[in-house]
Amino acid sequence: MSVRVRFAPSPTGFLHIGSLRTALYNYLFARHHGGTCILRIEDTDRTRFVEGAIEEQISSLAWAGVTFDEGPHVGGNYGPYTQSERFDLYREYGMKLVDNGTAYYAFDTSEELDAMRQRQQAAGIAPKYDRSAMRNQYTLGEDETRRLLDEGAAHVIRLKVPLHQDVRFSDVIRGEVIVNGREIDDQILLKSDGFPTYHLANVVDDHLMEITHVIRAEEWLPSTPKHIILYQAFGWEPPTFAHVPLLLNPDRSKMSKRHGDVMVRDFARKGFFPEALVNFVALCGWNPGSDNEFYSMQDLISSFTLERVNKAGAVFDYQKLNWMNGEYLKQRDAQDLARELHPLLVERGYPHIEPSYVADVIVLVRERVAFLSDVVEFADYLFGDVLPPLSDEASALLSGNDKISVAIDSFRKGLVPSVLEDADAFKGLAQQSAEAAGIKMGALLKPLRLVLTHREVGADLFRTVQLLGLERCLSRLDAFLSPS
RNA sequence: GCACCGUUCGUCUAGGGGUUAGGACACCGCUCUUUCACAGCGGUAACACGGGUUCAAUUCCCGUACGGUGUACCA
Repeated sequence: MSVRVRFAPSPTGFLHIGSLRTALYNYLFARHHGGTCILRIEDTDRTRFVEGAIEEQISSLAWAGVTFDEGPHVGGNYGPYTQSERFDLYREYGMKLVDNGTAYYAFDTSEELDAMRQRQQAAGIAPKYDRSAMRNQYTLGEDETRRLLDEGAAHVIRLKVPLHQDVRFSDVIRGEVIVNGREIDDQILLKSDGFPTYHLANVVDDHLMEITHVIRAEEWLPSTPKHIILYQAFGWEPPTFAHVPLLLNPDRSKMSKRHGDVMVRDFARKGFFPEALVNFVALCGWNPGSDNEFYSMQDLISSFTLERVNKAGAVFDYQKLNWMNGEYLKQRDAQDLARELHPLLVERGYPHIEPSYVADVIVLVRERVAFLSDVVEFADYLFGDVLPPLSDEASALLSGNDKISVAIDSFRKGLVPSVLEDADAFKGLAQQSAEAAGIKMGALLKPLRLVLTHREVGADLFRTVQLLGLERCLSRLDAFLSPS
């Protein structure tokens, strides 16, 4: 039987980085096995629906390289893939359970339920629907239930959990899990508004869509026994479960904002390469057992297995992600990067942005930064002609010693095209100019860098001068030597 | 509270009955260097605790501690 997996987000907001990883694992598993990866939208909670969320999540996923074979945006033979469009189906299946005695009607108001929980809490027992004391099909009797239903009384349908039976299932990542039936709540399956809860919709859809492996976050582990009971109630074979560990904040709680970005689009906006983010996130909780840290999507697909997913949650290390992004910045093709950077340079209004020139600049400075956009900040003096004002310390350094002006003047006079051709010639000129002014070469280079770039740190000075070209160098030197 | 899940350097992890417990990020030092960085070299740093089983346990088992998740007419 061929593998079919699904990623099933709720359209309640932007795509979370943890969701990206869950989606990625589903995707990798499907591709690894030549199976099918499905996107299903779980929008059964109308109150939390956010306009545009579905589109945003799909595009974030696509940005990261996670695509689907079936889904609301691409179609497929198991649709519709949006639960709100499958409304009637859930009621139909819910009623089958009522008919076969594995689910029942309940009429309690939320106030009554709150009161029940308060009583239980006060008595020190676990909050759980009290089937024998609340207002439901069993306590009210068939006639009264019928009457209330005919009257149109608000009601829900609850799962009748077998009380004296252990529920067990085998999780690919966690092994055998056994839960006593008396611990499991009589979960609501159909809400009073007629919509299904996650539990019902999820099980029905996974079955109808012939999902073979449910790969989802660990937070679902505690409710999996309910799902197992549902499969049993329907007489269906449950899929294989794999609960992946959570992504964590530095304090080890479930990853959330407050500690940093958590939305995929935030990472995209910050300038992370999708390849770097995917690489990094894949390795949070999974490892193929090698020391290699770098994996393309293809590499991940060929080496991914659920068995090698870790059990423990992983703290999300932003610092290491930055490092990884920098590594991708160094490896990427400079021409491509120049193309990617182009819009930003245009936006800034820089004059020197000819693609092959930009590529040269990128090659020169990318060792020193982690983001492509940092190149703009780091090398603004290579793209623009208007330099930011010198710092006070820099001005003091340049004006504090006449010898520096003498040396720079000497350097300017010696700056001819051939010097730009040859690193040794450049060095020789600097040496000569320094000696002429009676200072060491090292004492000249820093002022020279300041005059040419208005920066104290930067890339190799010869290469910088070379990229600047004779004309720009001369005009910057002149601006220093004879300020207008 | 109850249920479930988890626990190897600060972090991500490899490993697995007998190892100098390996790698990466971060951090520190050295080298290179006109600066910063890169690179290279080196360093600090971990098997939560207690019992078993065993000739031998970080590795298997059981407890404990700690942490996380869940406990909704949310997913």
